[in-house]
Amino acid sequence: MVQNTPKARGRPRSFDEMDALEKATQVFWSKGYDGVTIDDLVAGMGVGRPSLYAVFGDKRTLFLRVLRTYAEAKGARAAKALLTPTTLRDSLAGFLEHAVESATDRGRAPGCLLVCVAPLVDDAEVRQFLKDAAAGGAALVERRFRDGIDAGEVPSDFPAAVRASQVIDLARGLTMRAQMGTPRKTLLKDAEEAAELVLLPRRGNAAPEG
Amino acid sequence: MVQNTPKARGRPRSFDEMDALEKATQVFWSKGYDGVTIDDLVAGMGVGRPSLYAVFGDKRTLFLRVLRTYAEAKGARAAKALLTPTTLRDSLAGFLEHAVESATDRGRAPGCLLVCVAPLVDDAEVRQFLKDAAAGGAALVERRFRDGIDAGEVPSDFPAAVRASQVIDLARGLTMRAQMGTPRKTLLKDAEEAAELVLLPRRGNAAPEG
DNA sequence: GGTATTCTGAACCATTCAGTTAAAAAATCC
DNA sequence: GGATTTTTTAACTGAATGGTTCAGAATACC
Repeated sequence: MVQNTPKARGRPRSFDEMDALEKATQVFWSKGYDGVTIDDLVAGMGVGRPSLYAVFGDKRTLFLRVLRTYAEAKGARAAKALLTPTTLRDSLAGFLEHAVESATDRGRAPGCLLVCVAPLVDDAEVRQFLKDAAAGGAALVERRFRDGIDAGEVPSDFPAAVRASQVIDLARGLTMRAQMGTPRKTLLKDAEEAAELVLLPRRGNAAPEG
Repeated sequence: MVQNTPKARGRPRSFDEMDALEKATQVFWSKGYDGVTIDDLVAGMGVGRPSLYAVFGDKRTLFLRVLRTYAEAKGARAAKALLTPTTLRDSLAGFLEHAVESATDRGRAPGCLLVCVAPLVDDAEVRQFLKDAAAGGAALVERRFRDGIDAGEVPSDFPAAVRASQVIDLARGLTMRAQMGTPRKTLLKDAEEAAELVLLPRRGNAAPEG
C-alpha cells in the first residue's frame, strides 16, 4: 500500500464504507433486488440518502458493487474450503458444507445472494457476472478433481468436468433448500451424501483405492 | 359436470379467464414478483384494471392462483414423464429432460416459476406451498426408485430417499442454469449425465443387472 | 480564528403505483 | 322496447418512490 492517509479534509464520514456495504448486502439479501427501496437501504445501512447517492451511486450501481464484493469474499472462502483438505472427499464435503453453513448462517437471511437473489435481477451485466462466477466455481472444482485423479484418488477416466458442474448444481440445490427453511442439520447430512455421490466411479469401473 | 351453461347475464367478458391466467404466469415469470406492477399485468393479460381486481383480486391473490395452476400443470407433466417409461433410467432421464425442456422453452422466459421466481417471494403461504411442492416431487421420484428396487433395476439397499432429493437438487440446478442462459443442448446432455449419476450403486456394491 | 472543503439532515418534486369510482357499453330477461 | 345485470373504459386519489437541492455542521488548512 503506497496509499498513506490522504489527508482527509472536510467533515469526516459518520459511517464506514465497507461496513455500510456489508449492511447493504444484508438488505438486498433479505428483500431481493426489486423489493428493496432506497429508504430500505438508507435505514439498513445507516447512511443518509444524499451520502448514499454520493458514495455508492444509484441502486443498480450499489447492487453491482455489493455483488462483486460478496462474490469475491465467498469465492475466497469456497476456494479455501475446497483446496485446504488433503483428501478429495474432504475437499468436496468441505466445499458443500461451506455452502450449507453460509446459507444457514443465523443472523443473516437464509440462502445466498448469488443463488437466490441475483439471478432474478433483469440486467445484462448482472447476468454475465453470475455466469462468470458460476463458471469460475465449476473450474475450481474441476481442477480439484483433476488433482484427485493425479493423486490416484479417483480413476483416470473420472469425468472431472461433468462432475464439477454437478457439484455446482447440487450446491445450488442445497442453497435453495436452505432458503426454503430446510434445517441446517439436514442439509449438512445431504452435503455429505452429495460429496459421496459425485465421487462414485463411473459404471463398469473398479472402485478407487481411496 | 352438472354445471350446464349458467345463462351468463350481463355484458360478456372480453377475455378468457384461463387464458388471462396463463398470460399472468408469463408476466410473473419474466419479471419476478416484486418487479411486476399492476400495469404490467393489465398490459400483459389484456384485462382492464377493474376487471383484474374484480376477477382475480390483488397481486398477491393472483400470484397464488398462478402458482397453484402452474404447479398443478407442471406436476402432472413431470409425473407423466417420470412414470410413463418402463426402465428406471429412462424415467429419470425423462424427468430431468422434461425439466430442462420446460425451462428452455422458446417463447417463454427461461427458467421456472417455481424455482426461479416463487422462492424470492417473501410470503409465508408461498413458502409453505413451495415446500410442499418440493416434498411432493421428491416423494414421487422416491416412489419411482422404490419401484426400480422392486423390479431389480437397482440393488435392494439403494438409498431411494437420499437419491430422490438429489434428483430434485440437480433438477433445480439445471433449471437455474437454464435461466442463466445455458443452451438447451448442453443442459439436455447434463440431464442425461445427472440421471446416470443418481443411478450409480453405492460404494462397495456390485453393479445392478440393468 | 477565518476559510475552504466535505459530509449530513430535512425538505422537496416529479413520477409511479395500487386500488377505487363513475359512467358508458353490451348482453339477457320480461 | 325497456329494465336489469355485468363488464369495460377512463379518470381519479392518496401514498410511496427515486433522485435532487440546499442550508447547516464538522473537520483540516492557513
